Amino acid sequence: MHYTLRQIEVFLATAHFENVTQAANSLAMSQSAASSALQDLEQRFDIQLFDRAGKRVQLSELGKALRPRAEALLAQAREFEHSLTQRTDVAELKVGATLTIGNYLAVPIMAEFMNLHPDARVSLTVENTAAIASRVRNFELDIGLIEGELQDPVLEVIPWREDELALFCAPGHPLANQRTLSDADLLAARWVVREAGSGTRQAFDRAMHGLLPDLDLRLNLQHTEAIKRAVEAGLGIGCLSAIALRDAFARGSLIRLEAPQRDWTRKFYFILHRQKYRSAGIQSWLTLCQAQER
Amino acid sequence: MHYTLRQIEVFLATAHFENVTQAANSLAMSQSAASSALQDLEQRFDIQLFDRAGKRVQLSELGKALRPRAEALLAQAREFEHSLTQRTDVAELKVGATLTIGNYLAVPIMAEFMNLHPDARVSLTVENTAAIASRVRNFELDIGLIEGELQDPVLEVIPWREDELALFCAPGHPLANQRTLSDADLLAARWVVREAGSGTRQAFDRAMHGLLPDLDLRLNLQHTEAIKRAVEAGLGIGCLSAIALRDAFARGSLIRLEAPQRDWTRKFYFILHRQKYRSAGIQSWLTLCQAQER
DNA sequence: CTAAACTATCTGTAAAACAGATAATTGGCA
DNA sequence: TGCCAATTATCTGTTTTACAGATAGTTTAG
Repeated sequence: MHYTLRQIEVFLATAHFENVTQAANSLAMSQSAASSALQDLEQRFDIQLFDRAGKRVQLSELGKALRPRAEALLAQAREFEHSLTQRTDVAELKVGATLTIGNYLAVPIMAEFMNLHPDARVSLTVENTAAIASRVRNFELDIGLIEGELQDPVLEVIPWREDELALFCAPGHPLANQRTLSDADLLAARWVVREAGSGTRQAFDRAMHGLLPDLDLRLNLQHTEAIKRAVEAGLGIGCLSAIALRDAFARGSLIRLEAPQRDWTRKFYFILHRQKYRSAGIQSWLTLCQAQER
Repeated sequence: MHYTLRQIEVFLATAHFENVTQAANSLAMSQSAASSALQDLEQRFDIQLFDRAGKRVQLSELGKALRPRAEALLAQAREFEHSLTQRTDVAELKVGATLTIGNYLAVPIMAEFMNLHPDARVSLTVENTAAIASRVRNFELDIGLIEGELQDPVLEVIPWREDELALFCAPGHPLANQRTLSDADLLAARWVVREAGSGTRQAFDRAMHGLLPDLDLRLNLQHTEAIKRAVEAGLGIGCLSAIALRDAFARGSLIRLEAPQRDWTRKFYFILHRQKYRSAGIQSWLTLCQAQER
């Protein structure tokens, strides 16, 4: 390798301040050192990162083009340093999950896992599918549990379990006695649904294919509990994962509706980094979840 | 930064060979230098990357856990060095496209672009959506033209133009006179389609939602031309982007079929790296494509 | 026109990277 | 079992690099 991470630091700091002195200061080094570090980098590759006019130092076109790549590189280098510094506890497991999975499926599995490994430390991050995929890709998470489909050459996507969306309304709702809904009913109803971009909403959109532009999506909410309460309050009919509704159905606080002409199934997936080392903790988690599935 | 890319090189080479001497050789340095580089790295962070037993050097658990991250880092560092070395020509534009787009839409735009910028060098890579997204993410491509939807926090996804899938058969096919197909016809037909994983197939699957498990997908082919020829030969009915079939329909070598009860539209998208510097070439390409759209 | 701010360069020093030699350990093989 | 070849860590000296401090030359602001 013909350059140093330090040189990249100097390059980026200088690009940021457009001022070598300040850049040097921010890196706790002398101005002369920063200056020569820059020049060294430029000479080595025979490139010009900055346009110099007297005391002004300004990013050149090439510098501008290179900067984002350098930022990305340095970010990864910092990440790596972090993982060097921080004792990467063998018994630490970082799990990421989407909202629905995190609230209704991940927690019991985590409980069981911690039962099995009493001294393991487990963390759960709840974010949307894209963010979780990105974190797994950057080694920030060990395992991701997601709803949406995903294609990424770096990620291994393992089908985990089937899920089913359920339609529901309040007990006092006109449709509560009817139970089975036609497409016409779906179009006539007022809806309370998850926000666009969420996995549940994606699945809803797919199930509603063809009707979508004409649906009366009255309320978009980010949380399942909020949707349940809105539906309970009679604001409309809702659509959520069946597992999020089991208790409410059993209790009778919400009434399940059917629309068998449409496909309400979807899949949940694990995602793992293909290259990442599968620690004992990761292995154990996977087998645990496979067992759960049955 | 408290470590060097060189140290990472030594770490990875040693991990690869499990032998310091060979690692040193492969990096054109002395064994002693490699040995102390390793020790330096280990001491700096007070970690143990290798288990040493006499003359044996073996990756420790921690080393195993760190290795993939280090590989990723070094790969990115090499990429960066490459972009430093290679005069990143301002007038160079690297475009990636999926098969359908690459063959039927990208080439005329590229032609127009090169007309506008006679001394620009343009390259076109044809790959599937996931691979193109990955390359854009790694700054290997300036622009990606893709079919499938995509969510990625690092990528900007810009809707580009609508596309439409078309059903078609050979002139002599029994359905050729009927023209309009019911769902029952779709189920009864033998199909020649693109392979699973391709954007066209994804769109096909979505359009066929509900019927999918019962369809007679007789032939899966990777290339549009192959599908056209297979359908011409009477092997079944096909489904491809309408733009890929325009000539064949005009010529009468293939007959278009309708199934208006299903939604055959889909969208094409640009993808760009959010952080990447938008060179004049990239800007120009984008405005060109926006113009094309009208 | 001057002062302040800034950069590049020169010089010397401390630190680091490296090669070569050497000693110690070990695994393989006779 | 005993010896040799292989391999690693360490020691030593040298070269290279990184850096600070000082300085000269520019430039901008006032």
